[in-house]
Amino acid sequence: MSTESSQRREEILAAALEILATHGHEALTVRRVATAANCSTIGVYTWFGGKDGLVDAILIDGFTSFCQALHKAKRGRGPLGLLMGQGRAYRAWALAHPTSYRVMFMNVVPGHTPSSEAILAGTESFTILRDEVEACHLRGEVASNDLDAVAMTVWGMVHGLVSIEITSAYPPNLADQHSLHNRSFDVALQACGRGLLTPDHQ
Amino acid sequence: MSTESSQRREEILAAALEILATHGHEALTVRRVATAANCSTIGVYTWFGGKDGLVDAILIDGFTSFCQALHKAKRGRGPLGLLMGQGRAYRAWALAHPTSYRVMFMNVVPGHTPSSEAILAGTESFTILRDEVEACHLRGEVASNDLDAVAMTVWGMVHGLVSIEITSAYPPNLADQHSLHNRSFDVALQACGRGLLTPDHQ
DNA sequence: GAGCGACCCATAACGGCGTTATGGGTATAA
DNA sequence: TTATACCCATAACGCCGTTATGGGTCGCTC
Repeated sequence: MSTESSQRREEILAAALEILATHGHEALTVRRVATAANCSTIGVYTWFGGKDGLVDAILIDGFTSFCQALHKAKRGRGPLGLLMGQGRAYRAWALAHPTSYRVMFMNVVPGHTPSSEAILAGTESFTILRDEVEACHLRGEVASNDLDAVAMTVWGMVHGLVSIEITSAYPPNLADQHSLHNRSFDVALQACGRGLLTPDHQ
Repeated sequence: MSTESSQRREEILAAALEILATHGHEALTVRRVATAANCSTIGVYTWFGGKDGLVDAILIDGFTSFCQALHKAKRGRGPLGLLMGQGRAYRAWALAHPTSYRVMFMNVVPGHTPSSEAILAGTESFTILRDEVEACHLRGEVASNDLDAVAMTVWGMVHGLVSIEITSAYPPNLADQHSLHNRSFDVALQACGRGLLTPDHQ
């Protein structure tokens, strides 16, 4: 096995990503990935050590794309502007890659626990958020001094709404769920922002 | 099959709930449940129609307990007091029943889609929240007129933080995660509440 | 009491899953 | 030419959810 990525490895990973994107995590079986990549199941073991390693590679790939999206976020208006923009970029990425989001943030692959490398990749996305909270704090926009808690607040809010939107099991029978989720995200982001601001910036 | 619940049915459901609580959803296999209930796998099919039906029964049982907890929530201080109390009761129930919460709100059982009856039970918990938002609105405490969006905001916030806390994969290596989650929940609930209030009640 | 259905359930099997033991190729180096 | 890695296909193992088969056990009818 060469140290640089083998072509075979890339083919298997690409096949896995396509199956995940088009058929969801439940179709992500070793046999199916191997068939799609024109090799036997053993290829997944040769290049990824098994299904866990394959999912780790998917996680790292996903977090790389996700972090890029956060870095490209456009600043919103007013105080906490970039933070709010990152919140919108977060949701936009998740809605564009719902099956990846479920694997990355909702632990939907049975029996999988992310490797330390995958966890590191995931931590970077939190760091982006955490750094922006710190920047807002330095500008005197954030009331609380507990910056970890503030970052978790923003993350929790965004993640909660996005995961509900993606799962979309509850609440049922509401006309135009899409519109509701759009409105809810606006209301939530605005309320969260206002609630975190210092009195000076209200 | 009698119309009233059979004793055998109750035994199987109890065995399933215990396995779920003590070993998590990944241990929730038909064979294991049947063995714990002293019957063969066919019992699960006789009384629940299969694994899906068993999980539906678990969902209904869980939502019943969850709704009771929300109804018993203690009112917090100030405007939105009961709403904030329900938020705390929500988290308390989730932390006390994390494996059930994952099945109910995070769709972790592979291949399972809740029955209409289970969805109805889940909807009731959202209705409790929605009704309290409406009560707050009638008291003039809520700024927005989009009450569905306000209810989703509160639910999203609480669900997001709780699901992160239960999953607890990210962020890693932070000293005393428990303390962080406690602080984050306080900061978040306070910010969310303040952000939703009318200017009169600030 | 005899015969008959309806119902509950155990055994054993099927196909699919992740994983692995076995062994056959192939390519590079001595 | 031989040795030594490395890559990979076949076939199997033990799980999983599910089901076909058939054996019991009631209660009802004649």
